[in-house]
Amino acid sequence: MNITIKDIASIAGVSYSTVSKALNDSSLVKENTKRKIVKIAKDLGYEPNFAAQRLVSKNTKVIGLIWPTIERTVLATLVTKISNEMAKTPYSMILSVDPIQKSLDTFKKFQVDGVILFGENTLTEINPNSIPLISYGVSGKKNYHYPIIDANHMKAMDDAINYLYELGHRNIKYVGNISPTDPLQMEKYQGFTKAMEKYNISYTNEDILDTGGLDWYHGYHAVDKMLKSNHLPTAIVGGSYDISGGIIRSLKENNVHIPDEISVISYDNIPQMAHLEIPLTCIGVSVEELAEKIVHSAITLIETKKLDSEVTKMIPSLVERASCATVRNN
Amino acid sequence: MNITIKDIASIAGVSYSTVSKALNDSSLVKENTKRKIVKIAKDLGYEPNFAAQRLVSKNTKVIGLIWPTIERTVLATLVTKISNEMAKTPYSMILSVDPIQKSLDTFKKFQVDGVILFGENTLTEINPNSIPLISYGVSGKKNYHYPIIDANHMKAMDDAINYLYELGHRNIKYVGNISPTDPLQMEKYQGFTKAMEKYNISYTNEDILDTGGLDWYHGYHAVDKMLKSNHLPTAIVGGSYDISGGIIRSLKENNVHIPDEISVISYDNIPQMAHLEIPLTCIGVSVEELAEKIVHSAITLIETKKLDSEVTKMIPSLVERASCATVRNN
DNA sequence: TTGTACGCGTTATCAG
DNA sequence: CTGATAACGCGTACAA
Repeated sequence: MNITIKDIASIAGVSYSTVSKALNDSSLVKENTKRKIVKIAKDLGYEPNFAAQRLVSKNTKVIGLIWPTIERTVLATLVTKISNEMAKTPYSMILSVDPIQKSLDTFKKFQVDGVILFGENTLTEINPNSIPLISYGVSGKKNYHYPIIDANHMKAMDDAINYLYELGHRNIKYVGNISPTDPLQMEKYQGFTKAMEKYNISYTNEDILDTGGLDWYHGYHAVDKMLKSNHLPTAIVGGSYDISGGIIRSLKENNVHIPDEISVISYDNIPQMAHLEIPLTCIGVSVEELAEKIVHSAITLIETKKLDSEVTKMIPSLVERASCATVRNN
Repeated sequence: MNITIKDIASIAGVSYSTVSKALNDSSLVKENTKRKIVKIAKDLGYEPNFAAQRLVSKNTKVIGLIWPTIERTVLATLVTKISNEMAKTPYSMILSVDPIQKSLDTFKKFQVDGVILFGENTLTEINPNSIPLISYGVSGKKNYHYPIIDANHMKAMDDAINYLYELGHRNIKYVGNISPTDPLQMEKYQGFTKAMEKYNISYTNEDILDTGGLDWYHGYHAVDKMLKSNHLPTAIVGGSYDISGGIIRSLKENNVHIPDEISVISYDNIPQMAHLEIPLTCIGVSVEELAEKIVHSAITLIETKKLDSEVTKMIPSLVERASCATVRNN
C-alpha cells in the first residue's frame, strides 16, 4: 500500500492529526514541527489519498468537459484554449467523449465540481440541480435549465457586411453551408441576408452559394463554379474556416488576386486564419475570449451557484488581416 | 447529503451490511430480502459513493487517455473508435489534454485502472510502475518502460508498392511530407524507397515529391507542380489522408482521370477514404483494428499485469476501392 | 441467512 | 500548540 499520514506520524513521533494539520499548513501547529513533518512527508514521497479526502466531502477542483463530437476541428481549437485557460486557475479539466448522459454519470461519480457541455445538437433532459453545468453551443428554442454561452452569429455577419460596406463593396456573395438541420449554419446565413438588407445592398439567390458541406473542397468547388459562370463579386463572405481555405485556394488557382481584385472575409475567429496562404481577415468571437468566458463562467457558477444571466451571447470581433481592400474605382 | 446504505438499511429493517451484500448481488442473502432491498434502493434513488467504494480499495473500471495534441484530425478518428470499443467493455474512458505529467497526476488521483498515452512526441521519464500504461505512437529509440503499440509503416509501404507492381506499374511517385524531424513521416518515406528497391523499380529524386506540409493544399500544390512539368507517373502513393485529398483534387482539375490514366493509393486506413471525391484505395492499419488492439491491450495489461511483447507493430492492410487500375498497354 | 465490527485515509471537533 | 476521537460511506471477515 501507499504511505499515509499515519506512517508519517509514527516516524515523526506525533499524532496523525497533527500531521494532517501540518500538511494543510494549519496555523495550529508550531512552525518547527510543521517543517519537520513536511520534510518527512516529502522524503517518504507521501501523496494524499484523493478518495479519502473526498470522502470527508470536499471539492475536487476538477471540471469535466463533455464533448461528444470530437471530430470537428474548430472545437478542437476551443478545447485547447479552454485547457490553457483552465491551467491558469486552480482547476484542472478532464474530458469525456461519451454520449452526454454517460459522460455525466462518469463525472458525477468522480464528483467533479462542475461540467461544461459542448451541446451542439441535442439538449436532452438533464438534471440541472445535481451538478453545476454550463453549456456552449447554439441557444436553441428548447427549454434548458442551465446557463448557455453562445456567440452572436447574427451580429458577426452584420459586422462583416458593415466592414465591407465601408470599404465600398456593393456586390457581395456568401459562400457557406446552407443546411436547414444545422441551426448554427442557418443563423450565419440568415445573419448575412439580414445584414445585406440592413445596409441596402441588393442581392439575389445567385449570391448565396451553398457549398453543400463544411470541408475545404466544398468551398473550393463552390467558388470554382462561380468563377466559371463569370459572376464575380467584389467581395466574398466565407462561412467557416475550412470553407474559406478552399475559397482562397480556388481564387488563387484562377489568378484572381486577393485583395486587389476581390476581398474575402471569413467567419470563425481562430488564430489559424493568419496561417492560410493569405492571412485572412475574419469575424467572430475569438476562441481565446470564448475560452476565457467559458471557464470563468463555469468557475463562477461553481463557486457562487449563481450566474448573471441565463444565456450570454458573446460579442464577435473583427480581425483585419490581408484579405480585404477598398473596392477599385473603374 | 446523499442517501446511503444506512438509510436503506433502516427503512428496510436490516443491517447495512446486508444491504451492501444485496446491492452487490451476493449469494449470501436471500433472494427475497435482496429484491426488497434493491427495490427500496431504486425507489430512494440510491447512488453508491464512488469515493467510499474506492477507499476500501477497488478498481475504478476507468481508463484514462492522455492526448496532448488534440488538433490532429486523424487521431480524433482513432479516439472515437477507441471510445466506441471501450463502450463494449466494462470500462469507461476519460481524457486529458494537459501535458503528460499533469495528465498522469490527475489520473493517478482519480485512481484510474490504467492509462493510454498518445505520445507522438516526447517520452519523458514517466513512472512506469505506478500505474499500468500503454502507449500509441512512434516506437522511438528512447528507452521506454512500457508497452507500445504502433503501426508497421514500412510494411505498409511495401504492400502498397507490391500492389502497384502487380498491377503493372513501374513508374511510381511518392507525394508526402518529408520532414526529418517527424519520425512517422520519415518512416513512411523510407518505407517507400526501400520497397521500390526491393521490387526493382527505378526511381530518382524527382519521384519523391516533398509536399512541405500535411494539409490538403500541400498535396494539391505538389501534384499541380508535377503536372506542369509533364512528368506523369502511372501511379502515385499519397502520404496521408489530407494530402491525398489534395492530390486527387488536383488531378481532377487537370483532367487526369483516375484510375484510367493514373492510379492513386494513399496511406492512412480510415473510413473517410471512401467518401472522398473518388473512393480511395488505401493502405495502413485500420483505425478499427488499431482501436480494438489498443483497448484490449490496455485491459489485458490492467487485468494480468503482463503483456506479450513490449512493442507491437500492427500489421497494415490494404483496402481496395476505385482509385487503382492495371497500367494501360500503349 | 443475517448482523457486528473493523478498516480504508482524511479532515474536523474537541479536550488537554 | 498537540492529541484523541468521531465522522465520511462502503466492503468484508467473523460471529451469531
